[in-house]
Amino acid sequence: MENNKVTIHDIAKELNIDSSTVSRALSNSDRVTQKTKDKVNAKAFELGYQRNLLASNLRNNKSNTIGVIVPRISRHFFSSAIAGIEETAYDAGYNVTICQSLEQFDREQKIIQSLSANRVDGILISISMETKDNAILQTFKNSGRPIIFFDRHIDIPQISTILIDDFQGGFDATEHLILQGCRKIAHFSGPQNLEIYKNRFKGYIAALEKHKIPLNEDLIISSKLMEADGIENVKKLLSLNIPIDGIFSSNDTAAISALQYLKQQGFKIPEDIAIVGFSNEPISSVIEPSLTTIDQPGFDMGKIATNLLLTQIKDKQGQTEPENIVLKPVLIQRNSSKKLS
Amino acid sequence: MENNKVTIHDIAKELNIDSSTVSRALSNSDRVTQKTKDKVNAKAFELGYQRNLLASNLRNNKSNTIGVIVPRISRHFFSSAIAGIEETAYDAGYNVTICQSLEQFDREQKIIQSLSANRVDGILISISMETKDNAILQTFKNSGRPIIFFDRHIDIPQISTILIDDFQGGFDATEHLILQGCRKIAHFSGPQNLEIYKNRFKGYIAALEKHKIPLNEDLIISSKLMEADGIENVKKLLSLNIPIDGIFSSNDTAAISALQYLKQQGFKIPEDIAIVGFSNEPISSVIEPSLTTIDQPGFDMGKIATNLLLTQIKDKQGQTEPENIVLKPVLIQRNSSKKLS
DNA sequence: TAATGTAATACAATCGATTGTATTTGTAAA
DNA sequence: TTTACAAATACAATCGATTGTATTACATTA
Repeated sequence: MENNKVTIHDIAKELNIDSSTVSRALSNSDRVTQKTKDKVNAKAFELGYQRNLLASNLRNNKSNTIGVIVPRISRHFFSSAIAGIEETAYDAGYNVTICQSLEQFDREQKIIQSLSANRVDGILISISMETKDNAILQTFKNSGRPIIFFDRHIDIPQISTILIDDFQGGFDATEHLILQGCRKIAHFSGPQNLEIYKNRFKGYIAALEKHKIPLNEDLIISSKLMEADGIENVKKLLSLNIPIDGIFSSNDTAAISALQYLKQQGFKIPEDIAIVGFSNEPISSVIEPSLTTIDQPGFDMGKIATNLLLTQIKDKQGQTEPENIVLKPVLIQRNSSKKLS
Repeated sequence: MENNKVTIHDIAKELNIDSSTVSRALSNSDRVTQKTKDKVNAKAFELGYQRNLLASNLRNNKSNTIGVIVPRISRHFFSSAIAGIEETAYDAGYNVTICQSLEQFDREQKIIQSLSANRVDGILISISMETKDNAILQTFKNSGRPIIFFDRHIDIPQISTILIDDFQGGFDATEHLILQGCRKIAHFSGPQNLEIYKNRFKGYIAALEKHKIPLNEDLIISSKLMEADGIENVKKLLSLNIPIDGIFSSNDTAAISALQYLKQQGFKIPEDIAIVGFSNEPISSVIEPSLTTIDQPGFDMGKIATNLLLTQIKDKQGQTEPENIVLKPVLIQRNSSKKLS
């Protein structure tokens, strides 16, 4: 069992040259002759040398790694975003460390600390539902390393964001229901510390206003939008004895569990109650009836966010003005809302 | 904009003590008085000190990090396994670096190299469909750091594995179809370099043999089991003009696309053709008819794999005998296969 | 041949934390 | 007060790679 602890010093010793020359040869510096480079490379291969990135990163004071924090890697939107992030980062020679907060604030805090201690060069984050405080992010930023919010964010002026137009998405979803003939439209909203849910909610209100439909506060329910919440929300609505004919849910998870529960209770979807979700999870096209929803371009968002982050990393002065990029959401019309042909 | 580059030397200078004392104070060594520890901790807090893990890990020659490589983080089975891995690793004070190979061999190679260069203490891997060669894994192992295969593996005697009993799963799935009355059962298999697909296939054969059903080679199709493959496979089967009445697919993805395509073509599921998948992806319980499948205990697998890895990491001698743990699969009966009540 | 210049390589400090060994400090016993 | 000993802290080397500066080797020109 050979022990792969070959260092540049071992190579240097074997060749009777200095380790600094080995280092320069390996990084193809023009201060070393081709002949020496060839010898070094051959010996390095022979010994199975592998550069110790811990040492290298320590010396260079950078890790060539960016940290990514999302609530849950299994969500389609986030895994698409990660795909875009990885593609862009790898092309630029950066590594990516993926972490999930599982929607827990304290776990998110620990992750940021750990990424920071491991000296990542920057962070891309979509915050958890519990996140209100931003002290740790601020500390990280103060250490001279950039952060970018994508999708889920809190309002911090100095930090760049890349979002979709949640107001527009909420508006489109709601107006679509109205155009299908719905008049009593319920709304499932999420934690109000997250801008995305606030904005989807505002879109919902704006659509009602535009079509002169009175707002009924009872039809608006905030929750964490988990599977169980969709069912709970429906139960609450049914207990009100208000004959609702449409639901706009701020995510697909709650929309789908609501849809299943309503079907189970004998409601016809979309005839009795039309439903629109948000995010276009793959499951939404498979469920019957298929779920109308808002598509978020996760992959593109990941790519854009990464490019932005890499720009800020390369800009050593930290002088870049924060950017705020907004992408267009797209309404995907499926069967859960088709009242009219 | 303060610059968070506080080191133990800064603390030492401010307190007029040596950096070694600071280091020992911070790690609560009993070679330092409580009074000094208090002073150090207070100053560390005041300056916003954060231990540089690059330096610490370099010195200690370990990263306190384990690497996890899966084909795709968005697959439910893998994200469940990751949840189990993270829980166990965090409890033991280890960090986790998650990587996805996207089923590409060269990408997997690069990931292993990168993890190795970053000096992870061990690797948990579920290999890609393309992986045949194991030279890099061998090199990593030779560097004295353990590797454990979970679920997808190649046969290497010195490496521990944690798997489910794929033979049993394949057998149960197939026998279930037989007991429902199927006699012409097709099988969607995966790349034969992966033991899991070989073993599911063997289980299929064994079930047919037990029930004295002749094996028809034409009904066995190997593919990468992607969404498109499920449809392709069905088209091939239909073109044979053999009236099949059952399909056992080695994963849910192909089973689901096959199911959808067959429905679309006017077949009744399960009356005309019963279908059983493998993995119990969440989507399989939502599709109509819901998909009978084999559940793999991903979370438990992740926990067990991690415990095994941590044991081997702590065993500095590398003398632990490789273990091979096999978990029981569970048949989840749903509507896609219910011919009899 | 000696002077000059440059290409190639060696030396040594550094990144930040850790740890074995040496030194200082303080207290108790003689 | 001196000796002895232990407790507390300082010194210095180390992990492996990088890089500014110093030195050597060699070739060119006067």
